[in-house]
Amino acid sequence: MFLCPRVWREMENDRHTLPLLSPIHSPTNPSKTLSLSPSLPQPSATILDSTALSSPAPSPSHPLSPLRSSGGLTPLCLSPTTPSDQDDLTCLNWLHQRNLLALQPLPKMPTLPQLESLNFLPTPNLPSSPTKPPYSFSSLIFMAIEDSPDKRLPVKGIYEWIVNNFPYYKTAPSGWRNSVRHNLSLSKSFRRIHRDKSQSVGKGSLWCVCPEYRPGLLEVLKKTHYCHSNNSSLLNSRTLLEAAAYEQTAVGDTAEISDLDSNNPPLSSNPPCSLIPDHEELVAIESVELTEEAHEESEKDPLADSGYIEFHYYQYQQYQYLVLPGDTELDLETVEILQLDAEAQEAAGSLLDLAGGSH
DNA sequence: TCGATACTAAACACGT
DNA sequence: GACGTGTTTAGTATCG
Repeated sequence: MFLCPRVWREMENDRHTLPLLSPIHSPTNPSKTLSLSPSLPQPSATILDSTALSSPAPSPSHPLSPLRSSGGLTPLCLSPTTPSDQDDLTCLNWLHQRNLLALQPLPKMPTLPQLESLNFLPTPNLPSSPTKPPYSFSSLIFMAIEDSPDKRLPVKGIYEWIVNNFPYYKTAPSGWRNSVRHNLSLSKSFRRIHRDKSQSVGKGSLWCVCPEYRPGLLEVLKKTHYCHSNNSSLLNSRTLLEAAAYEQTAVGDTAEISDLDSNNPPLSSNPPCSLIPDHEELVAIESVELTEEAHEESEKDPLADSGYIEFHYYQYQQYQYLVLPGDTELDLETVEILQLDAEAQEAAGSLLDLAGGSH
């Protein structure tokens, strides 16, 4: 079972110099359960730029680093936010922070590893030369696009992302680029977006992930990760979870996204889709409806059958809240691990460890 | 064995 | 014309 954050906030501040979220209190009553109100600041996510990812790895004794997990490390990052980091819930920095890209079990997972070192962290057991990642090109493209701020990338951007994150492709024969283009064209999971001519720079179009295919892509990613990692705790990675969260949100907009722009007729067999709505917009909509539709949503939750526990995370002023299923909202200092299964307890424990809370 | 899926290579068209 | 991009086809490999 995975702990699945519907809304997970990411902070661009240096996590390693944080006061570790402590103290974290409810604005009113630390132990009081609250209901998420639309009047409260709504959760949002952050796009971490590369500088944010260059923070040094925390020491093993750092509360943000060693995560309580029997199966391995499950770094879940909680840290204060700044207004500027409330940009994007869908950022896949989880891929890096949770080391999804690195399939080998990591002795100590840096919270914010540098992109280029992610795939080949200097672990003694690894060969010096990069090995081909087990991910399919579809997965690579998916991750690349999801990791982009606007959730759309030109082909060149996809190339760059892959090269930056999988050094294997730095030295690999260039045929893989053909495979990327082949996948983009052939796969229904990806849609071409017309570039605005007025701001068109460079060749080609932008590519995005079709939300209706996002669950499938995510599932493939999960399976790949499952098959290639003997450290199941890595699957607690916020990256996957966040993608799942975004998936839930985005799926609801399938119809809208499927509506082709009448001004931009389809191209060939792979028509460009209209742009994905800003995720903040989606989040806002979702959040407003959260309270009313909590139960209903859980019923139609595409992840409901997948063993996920959905939780929401948001920040109000200096306080950070974890909203558990059923709108039971707890602040991170007083939250207790409930009767969850072992893995969920691990994840929740990791969360609390990261939050610096005690339980 | 068979089908599905993915990878690779190649060719071609088109735009910059 | 070179190069990048996008599409299509074909062959091969892997896996369940």
